[in-house]
Amino acid sequence: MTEIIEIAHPRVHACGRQPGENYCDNCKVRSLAVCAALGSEELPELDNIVHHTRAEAKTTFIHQGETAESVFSVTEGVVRLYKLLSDGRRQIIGFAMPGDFLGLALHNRYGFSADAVDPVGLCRFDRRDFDNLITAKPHFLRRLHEFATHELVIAQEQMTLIGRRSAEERVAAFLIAMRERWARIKGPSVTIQLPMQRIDMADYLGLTIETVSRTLTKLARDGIILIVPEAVRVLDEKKLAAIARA
Amino acid sequence: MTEIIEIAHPRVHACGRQPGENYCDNCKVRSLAVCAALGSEELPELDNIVHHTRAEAKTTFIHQGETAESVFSVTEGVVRLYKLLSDGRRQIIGFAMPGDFLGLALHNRYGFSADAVDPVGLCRFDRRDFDNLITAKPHFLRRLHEFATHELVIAQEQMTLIGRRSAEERVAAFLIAMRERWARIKGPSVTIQLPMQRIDMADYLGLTIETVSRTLTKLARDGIILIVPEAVRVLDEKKLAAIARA
DNA sequence: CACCTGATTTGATCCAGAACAAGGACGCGT
DNA sequence: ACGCGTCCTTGTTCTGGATCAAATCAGGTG
Repeated sequence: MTEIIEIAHPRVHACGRQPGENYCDNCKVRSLAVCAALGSEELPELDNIVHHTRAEAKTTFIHQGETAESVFSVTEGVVRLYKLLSDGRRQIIGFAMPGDFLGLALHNRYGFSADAVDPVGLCRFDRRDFDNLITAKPHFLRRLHEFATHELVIAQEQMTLIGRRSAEERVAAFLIAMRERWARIKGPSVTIQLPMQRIDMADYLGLTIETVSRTLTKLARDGIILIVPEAVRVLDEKKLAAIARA
Repeated sequence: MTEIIEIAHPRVHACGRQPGENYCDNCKVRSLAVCAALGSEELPELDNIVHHTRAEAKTTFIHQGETAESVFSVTEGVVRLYKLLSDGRRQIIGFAMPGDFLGLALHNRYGFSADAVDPVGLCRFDRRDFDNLITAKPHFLRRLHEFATHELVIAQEQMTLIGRRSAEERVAAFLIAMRERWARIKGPSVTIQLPMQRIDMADYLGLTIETVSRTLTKLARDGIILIVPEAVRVLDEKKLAAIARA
């Protein structure tokens, strides 16, 4: 059922270094996200229980309702998290990008599904191991709690976006949010990468694919953005921010 | 600016007992919520830093954007939490009821406002004290983290409700959710107390007051509920659940 | 009681965005 | 190059819920 490809955790890294030492370039890239999220002091402990894995584009690696056996951290690529209604309606509850955790809720079952938008690199932790680590290292729990409450703040903002704002406001706010997220990962840029499809944006923003498309076209027509494949270029930062502003 | 009435924390309870001993009826009622949320073992520590307060109906005791100096726990009554847009549009992000915490996010500023729907009893904790307690008692942090992730799950469900479901589904789901919450607090009942106004339900569900009113009327016309002042009575549990079901 | 004020319901119209429909545009395999 | 499938855009129509407008109702209060 699971389409993810497990990569045996290298007890000794390809570069010859032991876990806990400075990482080789390849491993550093993979662990960067976790590192950034947790602070380097936890890395050695994490290193003992992490399993590096990948998920190819479009594969589902968390299934809503299934027993939550793993906690994930994204190191590369973009993941969409979503809830499905029985009749097929879908709500994307978030996009996870490098540095983000999935499955933080210490519940028995996953409350959402997750799949890879593009090829994704993941750190997988066994639930049990993760739980032990949390219990042993309160500092770690604290970080996790901060992360969870931040997620909560985001979720509350998204509620406001979906519940009370127009299609144009939603799209503009989404673009700006994506821009800021990429900026934290790879530095500022006027080009906003949008690896997900229109339908994903629609299901995230509580709109239809047609409305998303039309709204982007309108923003482009107004000279605010330029639509390019897999991305948009911001032409008029001020105007875009003005539309998105609460 | 703050309209809440601070009640000096009784070093010796009215009944003559010391803090940490079993509580007198009055105090027990007040502390019940915290107790239920955290487990009785933390009570003694909490007791040293808690300030019992009240907020009269309609008063605001958390202001979005202000420095977060307190953490609250509701012991009595209902609180609405909301975000305001600059043009006055409002999204209610949740209702807090006895046993619920407010201001968990360990952020500098409140991300929402909160006011009392009806007369509310609160336990207020100084941010600094609360923080110290968390640091000293990992078990306590763990409880809090569980609470926060549960909130996150609720928020994600609410996103789905607002983003992808019809007015009738939203109202039905709201009624069932309120029923379950009251059931945990005061036991099961076919009467669902709704102390908040129609406009609060509307702002919670991403609808207008008229749509909420019409939808309730329709449910009543269909013999599913009976509308009574400040509440609704459930007449056809099956049908209501069928509408609310995802 | 008569009056006022705020909440709720009900009615009539409107409109943003959904739904339906039809082309493009692009990539991929043959 | 051609056909095919997927995604995206654009055009048209439709509708659920918003908006505008009045009643109705429920508490106060003098």
